[in-house]
Amino acid sequence: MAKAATVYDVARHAGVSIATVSMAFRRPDRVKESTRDLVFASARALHYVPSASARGLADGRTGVLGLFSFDYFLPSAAPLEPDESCRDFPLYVDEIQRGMELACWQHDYALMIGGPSRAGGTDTVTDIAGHVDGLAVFPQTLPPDALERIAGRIPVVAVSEPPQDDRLSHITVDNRGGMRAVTEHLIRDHARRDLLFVGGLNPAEGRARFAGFRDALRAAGLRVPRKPLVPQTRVTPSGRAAVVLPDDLPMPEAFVCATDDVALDILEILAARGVRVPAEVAVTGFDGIVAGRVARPTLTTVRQPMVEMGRLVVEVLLRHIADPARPPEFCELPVQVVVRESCGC
Amino acid sequence: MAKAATVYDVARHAGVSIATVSMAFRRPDRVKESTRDLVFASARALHYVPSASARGLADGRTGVLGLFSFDYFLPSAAPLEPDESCRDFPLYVDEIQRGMELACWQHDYALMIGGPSRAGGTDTVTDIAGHVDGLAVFPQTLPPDALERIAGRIPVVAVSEPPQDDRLSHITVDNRGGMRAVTEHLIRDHARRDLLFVGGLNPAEGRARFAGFRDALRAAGLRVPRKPLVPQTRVTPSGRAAVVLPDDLPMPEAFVCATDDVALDILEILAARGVRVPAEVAVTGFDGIVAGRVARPTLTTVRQPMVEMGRLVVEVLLRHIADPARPPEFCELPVQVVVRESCGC
DNA sequence: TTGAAAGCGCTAACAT
DNA sequence: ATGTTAGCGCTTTCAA
Repeated sequence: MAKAATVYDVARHAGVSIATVSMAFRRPDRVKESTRDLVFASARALHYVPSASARGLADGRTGVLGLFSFDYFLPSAAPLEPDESCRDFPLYVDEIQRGMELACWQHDYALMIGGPSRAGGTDTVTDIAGHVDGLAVFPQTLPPDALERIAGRIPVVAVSEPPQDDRLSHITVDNRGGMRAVTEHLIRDHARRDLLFVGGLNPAEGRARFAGFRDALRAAGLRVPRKPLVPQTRVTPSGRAAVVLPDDLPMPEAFVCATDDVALDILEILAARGVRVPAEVAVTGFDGIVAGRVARPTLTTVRQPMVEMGRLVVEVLLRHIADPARPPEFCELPVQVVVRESCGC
Repeated sequence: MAKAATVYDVARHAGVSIATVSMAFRRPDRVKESTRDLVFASARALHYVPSASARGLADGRTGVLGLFSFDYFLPSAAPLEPDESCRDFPLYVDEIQRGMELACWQHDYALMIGGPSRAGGTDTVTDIAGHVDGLAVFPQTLPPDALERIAGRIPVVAVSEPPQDDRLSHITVDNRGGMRAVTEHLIRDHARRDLLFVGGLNPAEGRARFAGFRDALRAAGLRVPRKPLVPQTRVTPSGRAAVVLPDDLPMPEAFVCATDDVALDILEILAARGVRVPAEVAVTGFDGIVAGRVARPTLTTVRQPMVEMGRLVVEVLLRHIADPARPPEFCELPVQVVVRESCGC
């Protein structure tokens, strides 16, 4: 590979100054046509590819947005078997990512995706931040102070985390209302009264969902539990953390799960134990990932508008790039109960 | 947003030189511990995030790999309806992308994804090229001369295109052998003799697959067609190009499709016409995308190791980054016939 | 162990 | 319409 050509090479080859070369690319209309053609010809002849680093340095913007993602699988996990279903369907993060991709392209931005690398999250996210004009993160995965720091330099939006008193913009959905809605569906339309909420409270989303669950029980005059069932997990051969249920767990009339992932695991456990869903027990999820549509029985859930969220993330970022003084934004998007088989419908 | 802190700010705040700041980050072991702590403290205090542009300019590498992707949907397409299945399952490009993501993270690289933006492909791909240390492309979507140019600056690998006499590395699969194998399965195990190959020859992959189809027919002593059926397409409401079949098409005993996409469309058409698969006619695909597992009947196909390909892409790129003089590589990965319902099994 | 200084390739005033 | 030139923020010899 020959050493890469630079503006200087192109300028010399075309017999013009570097400013003209730069101008020819950036503002073609301000260069005489003949000169422009000359420049382009030289550029082509020399295989000139402008350095985005230099350009970014010079004009302070990169034209790239970033997403710090993560993976549900442990790094050392065995490769997936053919037809193994674990990671085949797009997950929550994948769909958000997809929305961002589409929106980025539409606005002539590129998307840079980073994830937990060997070095560890904090370094990596900082590294990505250095590359981009705006960054989206799933904050649960990162130390808040690192985010604050980055937010001091470029706009940052936190996905799926309720607004905090930080400098980040936040985009979430109506977790509480959505969970209340499915729960009420179970109570009202399926006459289930003994409901068990399964899932941790750790991401703030979990808390909101549990709150919605309690709202529904309270409104129905049912006993309101103080705590959810926080299930243990085991690591599957392919590296995923799967839910396990105590053997002696008394069967409720419905498992109301904090996420589709949990619900899907529970569906599997129940199938293995020969418990019929929804005949003996109903199961609901939350998120609306694709796998729930394919599960048997199909999973009743609350759908987040994930692709829309991804698009919105990009729009918020672009607004803040255009006007850095703009204060952080907080958006809460509506969700939608998706009634399928597992609730008894 | 306060103006971003730079090395200079950190240096001043810590009372050291910018060289020391830089060193503290890049080679911590070569800086006295007390100094280093001082620098880090200042950096944190000032919300310092190193500029990747400046770093990239200075040391000639960015730590980013690029992928120029594309989308099957037309830009102006209506938003997908809830539960509309078109783009819900990961497609070929998505799975390759996923493999690249994982491999990038593993090697402490970030992945930059670009796609056709309003500006048009060539500009965009050049732009991305300027940002990264190595680039992967689906070449069908891009003018070859743009790729040649880029390949003069950074390593480029073309995915799913047979080796050419260019400066690109190429990663493909055994399209011909794979197609021959499914076709033989149809002939040998299902006694189908009147087979119709559906799909264009345009990407070189299509040609190889058609060749494999012909191989199988020839070996079986059947009549070998000169041309495939190149179906017309229509644009669906959501913007996808879907195959259409002539109303008067005589039914073969099997549709051997060049891709899963085509096969899935045909499955749908046949269902609409009340033709039973596989009882009346068999259908096979090629690629092994997830949607084929979920279709009814489930789709017999030839699986490409897509995630593996993505990983391999990254490895090839890194090899060439490490040694720019290295000549282009050509890899052909094996494929695997995945027998499901649509062939009659 | 640390500092001074010379770039890296490009953009955008400003000058011509 | 085009050229001159001063940075942009960082890395990296080379000196001290």
